[in-house]
Amino acid sequence: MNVHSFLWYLCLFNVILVQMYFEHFLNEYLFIGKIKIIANMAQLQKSIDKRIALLKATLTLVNNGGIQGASMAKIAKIAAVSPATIYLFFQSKQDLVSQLYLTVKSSFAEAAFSDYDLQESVEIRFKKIWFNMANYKLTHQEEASFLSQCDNTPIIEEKTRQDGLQFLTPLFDLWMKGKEEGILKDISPYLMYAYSIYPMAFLMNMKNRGLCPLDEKTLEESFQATWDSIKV
Amino acid sequence: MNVHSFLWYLCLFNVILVQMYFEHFLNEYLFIGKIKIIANMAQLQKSIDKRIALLKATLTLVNNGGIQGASMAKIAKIAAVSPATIYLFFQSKQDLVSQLYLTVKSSFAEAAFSDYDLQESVEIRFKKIWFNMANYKLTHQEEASFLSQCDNTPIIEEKTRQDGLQFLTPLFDLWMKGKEEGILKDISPYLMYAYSIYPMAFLMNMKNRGLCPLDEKTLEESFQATWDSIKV
DNA sequence: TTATAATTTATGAACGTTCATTCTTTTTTA
DNA sequence: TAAAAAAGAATGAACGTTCATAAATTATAA
Repeated sequence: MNVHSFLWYLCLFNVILVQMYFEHFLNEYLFIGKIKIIANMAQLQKSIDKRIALLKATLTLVNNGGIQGASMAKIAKIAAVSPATIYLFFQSKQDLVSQLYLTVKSSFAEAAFSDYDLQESVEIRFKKIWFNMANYKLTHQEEASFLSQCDNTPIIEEKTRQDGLQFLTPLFDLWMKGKEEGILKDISPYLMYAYSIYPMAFLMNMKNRGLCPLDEKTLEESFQATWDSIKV
Repeated sequence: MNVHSFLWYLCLFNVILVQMYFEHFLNEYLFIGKIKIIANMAQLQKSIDKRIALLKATLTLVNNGGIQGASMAKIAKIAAVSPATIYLFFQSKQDLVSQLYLTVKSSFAEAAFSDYDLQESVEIRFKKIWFNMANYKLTHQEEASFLSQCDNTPIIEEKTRQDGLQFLTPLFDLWMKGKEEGILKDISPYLMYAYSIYPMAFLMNMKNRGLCPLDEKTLEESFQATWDSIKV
């Protein structure tokens, strides 16, 4: 279960909580049950907070010294818990990193497909997705760098990687539609990805090393190169 | 001093060696000196062999379990020397990896610019380089994977990375010429690299995972995408 | 040429850390 | 008071690196 699902459940619980708070003036008996619920809620919230803090700590540390640089001890310290506590939330370090991977990938995909209008043309829609992705990577540098590190580490299992790819389904669908319409080249999705999405990672890398600025002009040039490489 | 320089010196020494071998019938006194030289030569050769064995062992191990998976103990075992012996050739693990990086990058560049005809047009020359690189990565899978791992690890210092880039100078020169002639887009070399060279790494990655075959047709499509993205 | 001393080269064991993970105890909650 | 949650200390393994010593080579002496 990912962070977003958790937050959703939390919202629902909060609504119930408020309802029960007002009920409390009416029914003394129920009050006792409510107190328990409120306490449970606080517990649940604390659990959620801890889990998120652990994920966030891992993200930060991976960014600063790679995945092997993010030791369980350091993660625990930053999240202000004991190392042993991590194992109440995650089975192992691999599990922790995998869950973080899926969480971040999901939030990346969510950003990529926001304001996504199915009525628009393939080109417009693709451009929207592309710039959404670019903006996400620019504004969420830690997440972006983490994701590109995950592409090259054996700690992420093939299965997990496949699960992560699922989030990008709308993009693959769009590519198929583009091909059918004769707008996009009839080449494999791997080639499409290699030339339209993957280069971003390189440019972000260079930008983070201070070697290549990524201003608006460069971004436009980059999109142009992307489009030229995949359009018919 | 890299492996190639070493081999060059070795060749020169061998020539001297043969010359002296024939001299030995003529001059008894010199013979003693020659024996020494021959012994020294054998020593030198053994040193060179060990160094190469260590580099090769590192390459193999990095390929199998990442850079952190290539422990000094394992490297020593595969190269059939003591862990302590590694430190007679390399200052540290970082030094070992850096030297391997430069060695491999150099051999990659050598392959990239072989059969490189300065008389040809920019497009022909670029195509030559591109396919040279692709073939190198296909036939030297371990080296290619190692190089792409080096792009993302903090163990390689910025200085070393810059040194590695020097090997690709002819390509950057070609891009400049292409721009002057109005054949290539007037965009930064980083963009050029991101769209013409970097995608190869992704495709090799997918190929090695058995996800995307890289037959001749796919290669041609890939080059077409490359060229479309950078040509005016 | 041979015996021995000096020097270089290579080694295996050991060092001090750090790692992911677990175990026992303490604290918090119900 | 019982149960659950969290903590800190401890574990064994693995890491990069070093060190005292052993082996191999070279220099020197007779």
